[in-house]
Amino acid sequence: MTKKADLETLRHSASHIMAQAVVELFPGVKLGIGPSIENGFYYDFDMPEQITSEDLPKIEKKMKEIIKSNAKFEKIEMTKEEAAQFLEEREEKYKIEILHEIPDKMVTFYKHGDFIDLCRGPHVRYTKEIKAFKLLSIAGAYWHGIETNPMMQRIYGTAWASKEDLDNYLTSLEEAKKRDHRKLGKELDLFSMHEEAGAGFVYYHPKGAMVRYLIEDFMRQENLKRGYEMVAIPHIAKIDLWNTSGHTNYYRENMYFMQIDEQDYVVKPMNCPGHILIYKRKLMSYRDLPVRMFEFGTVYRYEKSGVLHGLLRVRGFTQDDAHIFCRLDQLEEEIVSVLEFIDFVMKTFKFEYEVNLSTRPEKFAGTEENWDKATEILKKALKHKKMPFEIDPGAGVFYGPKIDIKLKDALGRTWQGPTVQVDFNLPQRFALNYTAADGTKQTPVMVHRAVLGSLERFLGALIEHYAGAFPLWLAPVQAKVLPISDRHNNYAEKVAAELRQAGIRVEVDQRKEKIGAKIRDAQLEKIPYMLIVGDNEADAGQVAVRHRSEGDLGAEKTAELLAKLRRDIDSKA
RNA sequence: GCCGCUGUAGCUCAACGGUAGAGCAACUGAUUUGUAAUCAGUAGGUUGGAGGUUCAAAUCCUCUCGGCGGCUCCA
Repeated sequence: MTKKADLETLRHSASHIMAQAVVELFPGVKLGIGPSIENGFYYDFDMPEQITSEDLPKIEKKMKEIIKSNAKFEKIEMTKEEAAQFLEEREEKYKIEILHEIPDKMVTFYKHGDFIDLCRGPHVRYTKEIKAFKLLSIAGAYWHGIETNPMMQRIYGTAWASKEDLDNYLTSLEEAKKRDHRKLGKELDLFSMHEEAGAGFVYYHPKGAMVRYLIEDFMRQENLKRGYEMVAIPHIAKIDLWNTSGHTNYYRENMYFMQIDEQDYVVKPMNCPGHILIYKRKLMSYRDLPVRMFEFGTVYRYEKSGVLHGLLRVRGFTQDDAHIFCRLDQLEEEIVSVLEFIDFVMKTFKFEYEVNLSTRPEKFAGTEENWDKATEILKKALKHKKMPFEIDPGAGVFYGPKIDIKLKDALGRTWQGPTVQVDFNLPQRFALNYTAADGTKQTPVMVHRAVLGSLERFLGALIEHYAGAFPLWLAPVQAKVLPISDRHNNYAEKVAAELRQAGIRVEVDQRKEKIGAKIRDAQLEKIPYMLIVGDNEADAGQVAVRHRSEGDLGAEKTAELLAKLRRDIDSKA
């Protein structure tokens, strides 16, 4: 028996029971859809009155009554005509719409107690089998997810096979809440957003900026090691550039426009056209390829106000962006080495990941033939790297297919991360070329790739992944020296200076507080090492080492500690 | 953008038509302290902004700017 399918059945049945409860409590409700989803279920209702979270306990109570009544789930078959008539009588207009979309002649309804709903099933046999559920939230949702359709009221719930599973899930929700990067970002003084400066724009505080700098520095080194060259480009360019690239056609709704000297300019939403101009500065030979350009490129994209979310969805962000210009015969190898790079970086940050291959969308540039060719090469590269992947049909960008990688964090949640995109289109639009061995002009292929994606989003994911307790190499403050009393301040400064000299990021807590308070505050700041110094340490030239998670580690010479820190930092443990 | 909720001191929250309050943080003083909060005092707010209703608005209404949960979209 497959446990997953059982849970889906259970959750779907729970959604039916919720629908019954809602119908009974709120007359005049029209039913939308009520599927099971990851970890739970929802049901969409079109109803005359607005429900609030205060109604949830009432609905839950009604559901419990229904469950207790232990009604049997019965399957009822009807022809489409019978079903249509049945639904017409009940004026279930959304259900009628669904009915019309079903190709089969016969359709099924499921009935329990007085409640009957058009449904494919399957369901549990009796309502009593729903042993552990909880309603979680209410939200608006367009019918069929289309903006011009009516807004339904959606109720989300969760259901599990046992009370224990439910409690575990609720606990993990709590844990996720504690790790929320917006909360930790404030508590750890990493970044902020400002109403007066605009939504979706991030201000990095010294500590947040330090983490970002450390990530950038690491990535800079790794890119250089792999044959990328650094470039830098302006943030605005005349609209002509974006007409040539096609962005004014395909990406218009995400772009910011401005005027300078009566000329139209665009704030860059992508870095590729800039890198292309650099490619075009001189004649390229086949011997020059591949050309790999890398930069931390800041881009600005208009996003609907309702979708902005902490660091994960913003209007201005910086990508660790690179463009590889190569010959077609070099493409697969380049993709393979990018995949290798990605794997290395993800391991460094201790992320697991999943791979998706996104194919041609409806709105696309270039020829179908080129799209197919590119998609094949991506597939081959993935197979070569033995990376399991799933195909996401129609999810490619307008200029080419892409490999998207989803990170899995410490709680098993997924985050959009690295992306690799093949592009036959831009090289043509910009008439890029190189001189082949036979002297003819050939068009290069372009690969867009970002390993971290956006630094903002990646930092958000990292904060939640580590719950704010950055590993030593990324910690904005790696050690804090805590003098027992203020007569130890001098020695504390001496220790700090010695560590700082060796490149350790260290602070001294000279406040007139008891050692317990200093430790508590350092713990809350999630600083990896607390170095306590009093008479004993000052006399012996030592520090009493306390680690944020391992506790008291005893006293040792500053030089010994330093060597240990160095080792951990270098290995990025 | 749309639906719902929400915005009070640096932070976390209270006051729910009748003169805006607490804890923490900050500042001052005392304490000189050994592994997660020493004590006392001081200062701090045109209640996000603009209009309106009312004798009276943090509280009710309208608009606006943010935030939160979704829809949709994406790095």
